[in-house]
Amino acid sequence: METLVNIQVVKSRKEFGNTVAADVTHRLREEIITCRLKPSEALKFEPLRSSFGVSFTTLREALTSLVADGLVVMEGQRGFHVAPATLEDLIDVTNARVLIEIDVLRQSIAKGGDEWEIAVMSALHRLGKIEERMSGSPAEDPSWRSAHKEFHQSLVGACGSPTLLSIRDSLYDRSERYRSLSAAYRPVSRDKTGEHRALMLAAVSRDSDQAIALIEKHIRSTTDNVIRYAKDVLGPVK
Amino acid sequence: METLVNIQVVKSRKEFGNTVAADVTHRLREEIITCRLKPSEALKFEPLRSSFGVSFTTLREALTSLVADGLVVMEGQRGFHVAPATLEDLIDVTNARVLIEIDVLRQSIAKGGDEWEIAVMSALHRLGKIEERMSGSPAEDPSWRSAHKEFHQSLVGACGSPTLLSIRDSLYDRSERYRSLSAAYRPVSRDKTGEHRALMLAAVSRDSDQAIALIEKHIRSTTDNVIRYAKDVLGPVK
DNA sequence: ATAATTGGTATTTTCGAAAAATGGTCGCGG
DNA sequence: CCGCGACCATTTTTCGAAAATACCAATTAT
Repeated sequence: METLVNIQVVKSRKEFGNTVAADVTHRLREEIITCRLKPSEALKFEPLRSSFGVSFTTLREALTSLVADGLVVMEGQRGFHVAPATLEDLIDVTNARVLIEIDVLRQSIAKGGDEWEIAVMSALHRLGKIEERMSGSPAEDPSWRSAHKEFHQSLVGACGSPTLLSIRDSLYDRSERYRSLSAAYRPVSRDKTGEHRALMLAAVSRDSDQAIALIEKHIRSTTDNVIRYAKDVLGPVK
Repeated sequence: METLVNIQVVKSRKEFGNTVAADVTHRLREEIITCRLKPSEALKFEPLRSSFGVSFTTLREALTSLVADGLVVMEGQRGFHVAPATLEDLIDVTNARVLIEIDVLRQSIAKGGDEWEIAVMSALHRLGKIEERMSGSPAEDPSWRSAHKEFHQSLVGACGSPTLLSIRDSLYDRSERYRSLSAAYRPVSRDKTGEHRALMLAAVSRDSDQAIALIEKHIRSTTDNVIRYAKDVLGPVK
């Protein structure tokens, strides 16, 4: 009595109940994090508008959110730019990340239950699977990046602080952009797999001190690596 | 030869080079922090639009920034609401604030130079002046609030981390809203003046440990006070 | 009586054009 | 030759109308 060819497919990207502004925000964020939109690049309206297929206003709303995220800067009435990538900013973000991450990790280990342990182990497992069937450099592969992000998220997911978690997310994205920046110049990644396994083990065995030491080392060594290989593309504060 | 009645006054609120969206953002933030826009209240477009004298789009841009600040929440296509004020959120924000504030204060004390010491002392002095010529409850007076904010900002101003400072600012505002919430019910404030003086002294004498202990106590006791007097107006997470 | 459907109204969301502002260029005067 | 100022083109910012969506109430079917 009705159309069988069903509905389900119509809204391809605009998930139910979400605005297109929010969607554009996500897509723009991805472009910036992966450095397809380069640091300090001017974000002109007309090109972006037509490339995303939205209006000025909607685009502007998306850009405004990203300003708050620290991925975009707005200057007076002279438009928007991708946030500059500078050595000082990378160091600043890294230090902030270490501070927050240590706190949420400690709390997550203290408060996490069985489901949390399982989530951490599953996330690591998924990450491992992806790494197995992958040859090239991982930082550029979207599914690796997604699994990597989710592993780290799972570690701190039980901390119980929505505020700190949202700050953590934002800082993670800002770091990720620097990783992308160095990806082109960097040789295939060193042994992160072992570090992830060690982190998981420390976490599920509730060894806070060990986990904290590992996460700090993990974060800082990543930054050191980025600095080593991307030093010359890190511009001055522009 | 020209009009003498001068120019200077024309753009009363839109400071040179700023957009009206940014201006509306600030004004809305103020309305929310002072609870003239109440927690969980629906932010309807038409009333706000006409009251601020701007268009839908501009208003929307302002609301979007405030979402990132945690003062406004957006739900699907059902518009914007002032962020609910809940006990859990207040506790969460307080803990996050303590974590960040301790770190930036420690660094500020370590790195601050002569100008920093002077800035801290001046800020305290200005705050004192305002408190002198003031009888009633301070939390409602805009100039006290501004001077108080600037004193605390001056303390951490030399920390050298723009990232942490901007997070700190946002958390400060979120706390401030809870203070406003309790202001109506709370008796005239207890002795903050002494606490501020002690903080200043610990800071300029470079006694990190003491300063940190004081700031944590300062923040937590403020929160305890808010909870005591505003417990019944703190809604469930809606 | 309750649940589901339909239609109408209120609100939000998106659009593209009008207005404001910026940056650069060309001509004029020192 | 160089600096200054006014015009023009480009780009951003703002607006109000149009489209999409949710909300509410009444009506019908189970």
